[in-house]
Amino acid sequence: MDPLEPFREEVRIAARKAFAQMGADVSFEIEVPSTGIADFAVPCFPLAKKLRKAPPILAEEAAALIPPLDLVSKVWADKGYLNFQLNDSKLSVSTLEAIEAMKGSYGQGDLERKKVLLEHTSVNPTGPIHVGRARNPIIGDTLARCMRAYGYDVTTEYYVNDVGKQVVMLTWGLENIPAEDVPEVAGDKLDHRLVVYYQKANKMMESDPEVEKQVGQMLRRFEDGDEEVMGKVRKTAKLMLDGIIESLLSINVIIDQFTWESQFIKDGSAHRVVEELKRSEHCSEEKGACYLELKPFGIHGKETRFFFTRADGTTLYTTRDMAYHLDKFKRADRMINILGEDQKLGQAQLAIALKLLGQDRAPECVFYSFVSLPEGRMSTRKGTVVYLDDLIEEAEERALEEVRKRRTDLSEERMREIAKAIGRGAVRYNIVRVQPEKPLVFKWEDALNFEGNSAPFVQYAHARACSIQRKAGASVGAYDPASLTNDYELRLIRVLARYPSVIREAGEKARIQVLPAFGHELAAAFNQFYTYVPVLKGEENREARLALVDATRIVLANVLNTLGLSAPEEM
RNA sequence: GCACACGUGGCCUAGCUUGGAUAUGGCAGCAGCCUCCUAAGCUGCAAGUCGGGGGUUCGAAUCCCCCCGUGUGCGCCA
Repeated sequence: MDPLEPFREEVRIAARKAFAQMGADVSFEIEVPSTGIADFAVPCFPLAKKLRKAPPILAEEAAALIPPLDLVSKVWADKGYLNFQLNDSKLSVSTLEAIEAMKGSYGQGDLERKKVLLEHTSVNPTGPIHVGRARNPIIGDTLARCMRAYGYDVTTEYYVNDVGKQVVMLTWGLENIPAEDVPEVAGDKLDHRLVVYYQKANKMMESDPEVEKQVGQMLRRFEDGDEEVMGKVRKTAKLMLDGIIESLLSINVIIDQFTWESQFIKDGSAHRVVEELKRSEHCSEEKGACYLELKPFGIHGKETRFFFTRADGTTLYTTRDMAYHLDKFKRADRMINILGEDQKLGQAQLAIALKLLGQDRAPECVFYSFVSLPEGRMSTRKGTVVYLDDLIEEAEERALEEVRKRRTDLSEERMREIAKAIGRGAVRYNIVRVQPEKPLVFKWEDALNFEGNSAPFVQYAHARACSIQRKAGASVGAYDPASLTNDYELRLIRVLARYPSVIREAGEKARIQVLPAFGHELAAAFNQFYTYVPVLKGEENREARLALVDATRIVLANVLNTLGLSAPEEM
């Protein structure tokens, strides 16, 4: 239920009629002017060519042809635009009614419940998740929430890489490196305790040929399907994964299911992919290794061949990824992958190969740029990383300091709870507010920003609304939405009315960055209202204003929830 | 070398898909606002060659071409 829809429809019909009378039966856009000069605007520029008149004149003519409307209070022409101002009280009624009726599901669109499989995170289980990688689960989980808010049936999935050199090396390290050769680690989180073995094994590989030989042998046994080695590797991967899952949970990211890469070797599906690709006319081989020549498909670079087997006939990562995607196709209507920008070529190759396998579908990808540190890029191997766990801890500590500054009346436990909500929220918010494809340089002061365009700003507005309601006591009685007539009230209502459009854009077009922007706008509009319009202390309109506070609280909570942030009732 | 992405006030960022009205916010800076629903707030000021140059168009931050800078990729790795 979109409260703006009837208004948009009336504007559309009125403009179409007017244009028809002028002899221009053309299609046109209905915009929301960025300048805030009107509620809706129809640019008359497209008519100019057909009618051979200047747009400002056409806009004047059209404005004169539009009769008084039911939902629109004012129609006027300005600089080639046909502008519409909506009827305030009708808009208030439509908006507040929609919110009170739908509550937590306000924003939902009406679409059939399509099944969406959204793969995100999927980081190698060789170390704790660091803030560079953390962009992935935060984008993925937020998109999943936006799509659910819009009405999709979303399942999130983590593809666990338990195959290959990296995990084998980690496993070798755990078995062969004595504890005293590895730096001491604070805390008892397993991923942090284990990663030092991975780093040490990496260093030893570089300098010691014997180590390289041993790891190589282990890898060979693994590829030959040695049950013992495969079991061990899977076990270490699982240990690491549990640590990663715990970290994700701390930023409120919950993954619905896990698919293990080794599965596609065991069940033979990766092999079936190989057999089928071999039949392709684009397939050739070099010393027994099979590849597809992808130059005709627009792949550029030093190497345009796409290998899908080794010389010994074993499968490669990408081959298994194809088997994985064929499996995904059976399970969902829409597939979305959240991936680092380093995966772009791989995904292009995957899409072509899937086509050659006779598939007419391909996953939709959201690529994000890497997060770097001011001094350069992060690497688990080199140990130049900021771990997500450390960032969360620091964020919560800083938040706790801030809470202590402001509140002396709360119990220690309550303060910690609030600090958790704020710290974790700030981390998520500061990542989703920027477009995925923009490069991000990690700076502590940005990541822990608690003012202005930040999670606490939105959460604070929510806490203020709750506070008013707590003090008001009894629930809202009878009220007349039409009595909300001052600028602050009307501005706030106009923002509330836009929420369903924002969810549509975020959920359907995967443009999640519009949601934090909307949250900030809504919180700002409410803060102004809060500053200038007394609710409890004002004698007039108490009930209607309380209803507006309630509606705002509901929408702020929806925004926060959809961003994966908690909505504290006090701060 | 080739391909893809990014470049918007000191810093971060919206707008680019679908060209249109004075380019959106925030941080930092300056000046104000707490006897009044939590000042993580509010108000005002200052700050911009939209990387550079061409082109298309009545009109370009937005589309096209060239160039510059940054990032990423071009493994019988995952």
